[in-house]
Amino acid sequence: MSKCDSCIIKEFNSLKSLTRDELMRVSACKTGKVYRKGQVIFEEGETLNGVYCVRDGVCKLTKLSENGKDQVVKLVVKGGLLGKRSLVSDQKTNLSAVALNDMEMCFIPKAEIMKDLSKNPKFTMDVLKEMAEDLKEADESLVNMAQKSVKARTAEILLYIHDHFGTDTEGFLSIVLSREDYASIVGTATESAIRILSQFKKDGLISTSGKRIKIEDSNGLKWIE
Amino acid sequence: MSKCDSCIIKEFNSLKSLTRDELMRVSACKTGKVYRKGQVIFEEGETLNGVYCVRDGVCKLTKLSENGKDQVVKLVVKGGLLGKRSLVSDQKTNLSAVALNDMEMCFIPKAEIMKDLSKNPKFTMDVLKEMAEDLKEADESLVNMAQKSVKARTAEILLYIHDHFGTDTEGFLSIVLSREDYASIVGTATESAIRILSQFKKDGLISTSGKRIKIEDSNGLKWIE
DNA sequence: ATGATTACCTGACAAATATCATATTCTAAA
DNA sequence: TTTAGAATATGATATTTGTCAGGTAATCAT
Repeated sequence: MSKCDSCIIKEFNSLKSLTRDELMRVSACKTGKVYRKGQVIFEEGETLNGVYCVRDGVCKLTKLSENGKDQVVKLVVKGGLLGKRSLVSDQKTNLSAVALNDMEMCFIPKAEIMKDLSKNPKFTMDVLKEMAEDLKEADESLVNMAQKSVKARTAEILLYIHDHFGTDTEGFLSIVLSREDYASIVGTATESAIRILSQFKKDGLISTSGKRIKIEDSNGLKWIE
Repeated sequence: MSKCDSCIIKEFNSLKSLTRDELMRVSACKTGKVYRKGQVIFEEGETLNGVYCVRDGVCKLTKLSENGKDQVVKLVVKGGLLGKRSLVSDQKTNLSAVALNDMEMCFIPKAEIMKDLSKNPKFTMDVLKEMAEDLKEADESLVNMAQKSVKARTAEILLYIHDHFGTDTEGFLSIVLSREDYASIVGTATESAIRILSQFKKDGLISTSGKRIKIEDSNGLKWIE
């Protein structure tokens, strides 16, 4: 397995603020893990004893609602760190993580990271900043969820995925989700998500090929209300 | 104005992790501010150059939705710190703060707090923990917003206010909100909020006296879906 | 290749919620 | 105290969204 200090992934998260020495220590005790599409990485309520650094693939963070449905709270791709909140607050995790395609991750034990958190202020500050960003995003999601129609939320997640995670060489969204996942992100019934995506297709806003979606008229999507 | 190190309020927030010396410094540069009911403390997009510590009163943190309606993201009472996220991330604030009744606050300039953040790891860790808690709460709100009915959300906010902020001597919720505020919290039209609260009253779940609300059957409210 | 399973799609209807209109009650300022 | 303006209340109706029911198409393990 590659060493952390030479790992390009770390540039995308707060691990970049660790010193070379600290990275060597982290590297020495990390373990690599591979998850298959659909596999559960951890489940709501579990005690995590470390953080996961995503090297490749995509996963969804979900939370079970009282009505028994999963709600997707966040999508995490290469460079993301899973388990930060749980680590910091020293609580069981409030979210589940499920791989959306085959994933490659590094697992860093809690003790090692906590050592750095207590000794490297720059690193702590960086984690703080990442958390602040998550919080801001969560506020935005909350407002969208509360104030926008399902159709508008669906249009928005398509644009979000496009802008944040990009497209493949053919122009299709590089993150491929099931209709059920879309429903679970925008917080609606699967049938509704299907209907809305079909409508978007009819209206020429998107096109599809299998499960893949291509945005044809991003401006049109922006004006959905 | 009282000194921070003898201020009981600090026990409720991360300032408690500051040393006596640090508190003296903070105390020396803080300024007291008073806000009237309805007054804007700060507005979305402003650059905050410090944090606000709530000594008395209640305020709402809101965010303007694209449809022009305000969404209440959080209620903050005595002991709360406003402006943390903005301070940490060094960005303009993403939320507005409006006093719900007359308020007394202390304003602590950014420079002073940042000094402590960079030098007192226990304090930084505490801020980190508070932020982690906010994030967890935001995730929960998101799921509720996405998956529960307006009626259930309304029941929930009543119980939340009861459990978190308590009641006055007569048993009425100690935080008094307009129907419009309730609507803005649960993310619905004002008329819908009014209707639902009226229904709750008819069903004997709550009773009212002017704008004040008393929970009569908290168990009944819990089972609303 | 084939059957079984899962994902996707669509229609019909029911339920929840928004919107508009209008009336009533409360409240704060003159 | 009076009174204009705001907040609360309620009805009628339109719109959005969910649910159930029945399909077809894609995918997977044998």
